[in-house]
Amino acid sequence: MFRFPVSLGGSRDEARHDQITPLDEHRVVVDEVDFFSEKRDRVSREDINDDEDEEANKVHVKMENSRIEESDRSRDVNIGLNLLTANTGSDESTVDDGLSMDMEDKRAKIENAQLQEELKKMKIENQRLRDMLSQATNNFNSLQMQLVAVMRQQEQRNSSQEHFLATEGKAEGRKRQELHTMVPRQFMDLGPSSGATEHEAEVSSEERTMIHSGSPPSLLESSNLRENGKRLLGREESPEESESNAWGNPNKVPKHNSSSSNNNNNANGNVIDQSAAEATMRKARVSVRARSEAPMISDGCQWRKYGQKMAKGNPCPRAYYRCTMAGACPVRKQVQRCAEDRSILITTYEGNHNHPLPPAAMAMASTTTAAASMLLSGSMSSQDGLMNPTNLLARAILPCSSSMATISASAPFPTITLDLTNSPNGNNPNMTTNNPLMQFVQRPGFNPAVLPQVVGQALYYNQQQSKFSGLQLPAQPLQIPATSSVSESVSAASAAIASDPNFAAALAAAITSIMNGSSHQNNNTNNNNNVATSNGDNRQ
DNA sequence: CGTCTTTGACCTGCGC
DNA sequence: GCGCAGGTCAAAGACG
Repeated sequence: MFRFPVSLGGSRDEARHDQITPLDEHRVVVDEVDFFSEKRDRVSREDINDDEDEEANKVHVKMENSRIEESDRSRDVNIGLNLLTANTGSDESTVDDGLSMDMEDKRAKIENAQLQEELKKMKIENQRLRDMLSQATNNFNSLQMQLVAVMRQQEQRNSSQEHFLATEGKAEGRKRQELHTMVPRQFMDLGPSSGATEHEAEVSSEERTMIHSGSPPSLLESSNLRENGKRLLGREESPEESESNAWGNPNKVPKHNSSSSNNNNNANGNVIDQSAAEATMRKARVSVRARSEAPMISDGCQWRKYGQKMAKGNPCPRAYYRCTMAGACPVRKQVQRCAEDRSILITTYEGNHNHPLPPAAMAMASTTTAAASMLLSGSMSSQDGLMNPTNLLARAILPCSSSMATISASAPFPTITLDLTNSPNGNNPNMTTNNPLMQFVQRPGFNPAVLPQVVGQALYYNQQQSKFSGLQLPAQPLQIPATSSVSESVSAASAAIASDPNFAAALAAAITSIMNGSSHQNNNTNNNNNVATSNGDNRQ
């Protein structure tokens, strides 16, 4: 996919390169050309015939050059001119061989002047961005130092508490001790895709060593421990079990936390708040409501059904699935049809995958992670802060699509519901007229199964931009292989989202892009029947 | 035969 | 303490 235009440009450049190989400087030019052609290819993918974009892109190249070697500005500019002649001059040479050198020189000079002017502008902009970056870096560093200080204080408290517990009784002490180690781990679980993958955030690794105070097992190890503990201990139920299973026994956490808070941390209200917030984090759920006749929406993961229950107030049973892509993946999901409208499928996700994921699953993972992080960032400040206006993501989503993304603080655990169903009954007319996302949802051919990818990307990039939370999101969406057209669509969607401050508008653009991108290839999303066909593991 | 689904039993927490 | 509801386990059966 990528290579086609690159090779096009590359072939031309190589042909020219063969003619001018004696000059060393032109080797630099060739390198730049390779990079340039690839970049330009990306731009041309978005708008092939847009000359302005091409020009802007050329300016970008020169801007980067100027960053690297400001003294060689003139040469960099010449590079751009060479590129111009490389692309267009070849055609001219075949048509107008008799062009005078003066004309070419004049044109080159004009272009040169224009480009230098643009270069100046870009340098100014570059400087401004650098200032902003340095400012953000400073803020980040100061926040990190504060975090480190808080962690140290907490660690000291824990160590002093351990001494106290040693005298009180070992069993009870172990429980409390694990409570203190458990919460941060879950805290991290909601971070970069459980951190066991290679996309672990650099910051979190340092923090984790501090949090676990000692030689903490990797999350993968801990996951294995969980699984082993589960199988070995069975129902004997150790604290490890309650720690490990973020999904199960949801009521344990509040109880433990409340008791531990009351028993141990009364001296410090901050710790109470923190444990409550962290407990909240553990139970953060992302619920996706989508209209689908299929038993499950296709999210790219392999799931194994481990239970089914009749939920109160709903004639439709609730199915419980766990991720089977890795042996100890903690991610689980519930699937249930809406009682009022059985065509609506409610899928609730919890946890983060601790293994590499296929692109489609990455999208969903980023959805749940970003949405959960959105929840958590709001709940960090206070329990009532789920809708805290300081939550940038919430602010980004809710003002324009309050009926689409709702956050429930009244639930036993915070749940963000992404309502991807349009309302044919017109319960809320404003929803469809004012909400760009809903407009796209209503479009014929729209498939809710694609939406998690869109929302995930949108949430992810929105949060990447805002960086409002201390949680580090997984970099998964960035590593989606470029060979998939879905990933292309996602990339385009990402770019659209990243470039648009208005989340809903960006989301709409993203959906457009994905719909366009997937309409020709993504037959597996046709009315969600792909669940049984394209993804053979999603049985039911 | 291995894997997956089904389904009844069991566990846990919460409210009364 | 009891009942209810949510969640999980594990034996049994189905399926390829």
